[in-house]
Amino acid sequence: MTDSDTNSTPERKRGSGVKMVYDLLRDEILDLVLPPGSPIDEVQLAERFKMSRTPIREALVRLAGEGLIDTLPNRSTMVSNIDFLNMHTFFDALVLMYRVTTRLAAQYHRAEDLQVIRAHQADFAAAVAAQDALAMIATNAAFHSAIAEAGRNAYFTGLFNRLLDEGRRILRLYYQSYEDRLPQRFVEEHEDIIAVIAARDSEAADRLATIHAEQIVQQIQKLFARGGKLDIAL
Amino acid sequence: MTDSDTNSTPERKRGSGVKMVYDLLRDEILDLVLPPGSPIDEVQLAERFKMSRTPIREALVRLAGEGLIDTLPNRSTMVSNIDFLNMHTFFDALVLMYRVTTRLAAQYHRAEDLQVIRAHQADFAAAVAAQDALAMIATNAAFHSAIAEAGRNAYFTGLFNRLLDEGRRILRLYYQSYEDRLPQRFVEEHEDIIAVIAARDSEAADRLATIHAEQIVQQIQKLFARGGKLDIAL
DNA sequence: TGCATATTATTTGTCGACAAAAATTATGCA
DNA sequence: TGCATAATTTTTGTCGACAAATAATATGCA
Repeated sequence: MTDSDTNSTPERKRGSGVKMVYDLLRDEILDLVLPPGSPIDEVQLAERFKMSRTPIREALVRLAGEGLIDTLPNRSTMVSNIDFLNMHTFFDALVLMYRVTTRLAAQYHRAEDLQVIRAHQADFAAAVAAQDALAMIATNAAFHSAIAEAGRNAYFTGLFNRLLDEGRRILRLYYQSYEDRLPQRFVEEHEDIIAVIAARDSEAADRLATIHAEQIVQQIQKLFARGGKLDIAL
Repeated sequence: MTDSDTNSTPERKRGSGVKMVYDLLRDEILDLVLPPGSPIDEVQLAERFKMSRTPIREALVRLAGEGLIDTLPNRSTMVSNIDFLNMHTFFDALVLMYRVTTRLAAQYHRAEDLQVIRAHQADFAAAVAAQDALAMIATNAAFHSAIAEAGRNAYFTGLFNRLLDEGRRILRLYYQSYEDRLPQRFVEEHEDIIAVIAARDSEAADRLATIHAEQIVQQIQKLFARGGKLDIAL
């Protein structure tokens, strides 16, 4: 607390403040360090990062644009809630994006994409071997995000990444420090998915992605004990 | 230029400035009043709306979040370009969202949704009858957006509305004041789509939406004279 | 005491100003 | 003249301060 010297200490590049605050708040929200409903105090953040409220507010506007925080006009702003009532809409969107992005990856991927995908798969396998649930969530998301990138459709990757973020938040609710046996099966399924992508087999990619996605959904739904799966038999 | 009186003239509610600027800029971008590549000058906007740069910048941050403008750090900001090279990714996403939202509308719509949908269809029919191409684009988008809302999946409606916005921008390039005969067919197809939604026939909804969407895509693609339709035979 | 109103305090939205970064123009030297 | 460097202008990012809006607290009256 002893602010010893009075010289101006910028110590920070010009446009980097907003990105720093945005990235950190985003991580804290997705990791549930800031659980849903947590109040966001501009002044507090400003003195925490030793900058004025202006860049803080810009970061908050961005987060609000992605739906990660809710802003009441002239009132408080807080971390957005997870909508458990409409969870099925999340699952529907997630399954469909799993399918579409994997299918497109099989169609449009390049050689270098496969290397990236395999690297993420190695990370995921390592996380499973280490029984590190938090790392599993992160590396699994990175794996599927890389597949989506290989599909080269910015509209789908955009939605998919948002869904994976939201899924990260949901999964954190349950796998705080939890060991599980199921993931070994996921590792094998990932290998199969890589194989059909490499073989450019769109139909098989769609099929495997569907099974894979619905398994994940079912695993989460077991936690919620909710029925009513929506059958988008496309 | 003669700043006659010095009394403070707020004349405007506290949080309304950003929304006003955001809405107006958004419309001007989508209507191509501000064509792709147009420079956005904060100071100019500030004096145009008689407010400081702060609310202007907040509106710009939001628009950048939606990809409608591109911001170079410490450099200029301009209206984002339309990516003609990857136009097929737009079509893929558009067709899929047409299908999914129409299917979900058949499944989850309520009685009051149909009234809204039919009202938009009436507007569309009126625009076609009046040969008003610009109104056709707007009312057609509103019609399908209403269907998406009836499907009650915020993730899909979010992406779909963004796609419809982008489509509005693309179509404006060609239908500046253009008369066309095709739309009459669209009116009939819309009626058919309403019927199968009302009948809660998901499969038929999917089928009609696919045909409808691919027709629109083909019509646009004729203008581009590009081949290579991606077959997402789901 | 209980409730309505008034006062104070906190927080948000906006402003004008300044400084850093880049673009533009001017200057010097070969 | 041609080009590199320096000075100037323009534009953006950040800051501290103020005012509106709301929340919290205090006061008055039955």
